[in-house]
Amino acid sequence: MNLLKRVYNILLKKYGFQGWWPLLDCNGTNPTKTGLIKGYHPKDYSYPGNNKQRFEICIGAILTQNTSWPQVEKALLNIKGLKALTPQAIKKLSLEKLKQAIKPAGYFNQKARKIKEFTDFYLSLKNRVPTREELLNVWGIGPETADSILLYAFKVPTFVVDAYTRRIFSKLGFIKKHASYEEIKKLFENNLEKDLKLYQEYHSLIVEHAKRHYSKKPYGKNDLLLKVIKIKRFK
DNA sequence: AACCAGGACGTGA
DNA sequence: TCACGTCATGGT
Repeated sequence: MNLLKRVYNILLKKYGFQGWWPLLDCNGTNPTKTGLIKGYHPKDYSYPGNNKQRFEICIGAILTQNTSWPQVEKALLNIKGLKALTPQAIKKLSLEKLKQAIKPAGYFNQKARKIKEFTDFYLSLKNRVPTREELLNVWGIGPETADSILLYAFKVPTFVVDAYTRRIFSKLGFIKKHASYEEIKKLFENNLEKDLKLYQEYHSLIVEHAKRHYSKKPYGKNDLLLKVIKIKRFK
């Protein structure tokens, strides 16, 4: 079995199924950190169950850029409080109201614009699945956000790479420290079977693992992966 | 009381 | 291409 799959199995055994993407309203069993909602729904891959949830994931993906999830949750709840968590409602909502609502998530000037521009794009799709290229052409949607939207909102098996992924796997020696996003993405996609659930779980497990061992320096402290798996090639 | 959070964009080498 | 500054609120 290849190394990436071994890492996945180790993380899965350690942390269990993660139940991403967290949703405000679902039949999940695991609460989020704020405790306000049951956001996670382990082993239930039926989400999003409707267009409203699909859109919620997209907006969450934008809001969580360089921002912790509890803050995003507050912003989402604010938007929901305005009954504006739909593309049609976001369109009608004034820019100022939107900025006000998403303030807890930070970068509110930029993110309000991003949400507005994405919403126009989303409506233009008319229920079609967007391509990665199309998403990347939307202002404010970079590679990670595009892949998150595809993987979790549209169920397209495309691997999501984030800062944690780079940290963990460069430490393990799988990639160079400054490997590009696309380079890292290809490493995973070329060495794993193209499977939606696998991609969804893997990314969320990476985040869970990194929060515990790669958020504060020195990175990798007490990381069991470093003891079990090690490649000398780079580093 | 720094440091960081599930990044992306604009700019200038 | 690529490194670097900027954006902003709130945890820990």
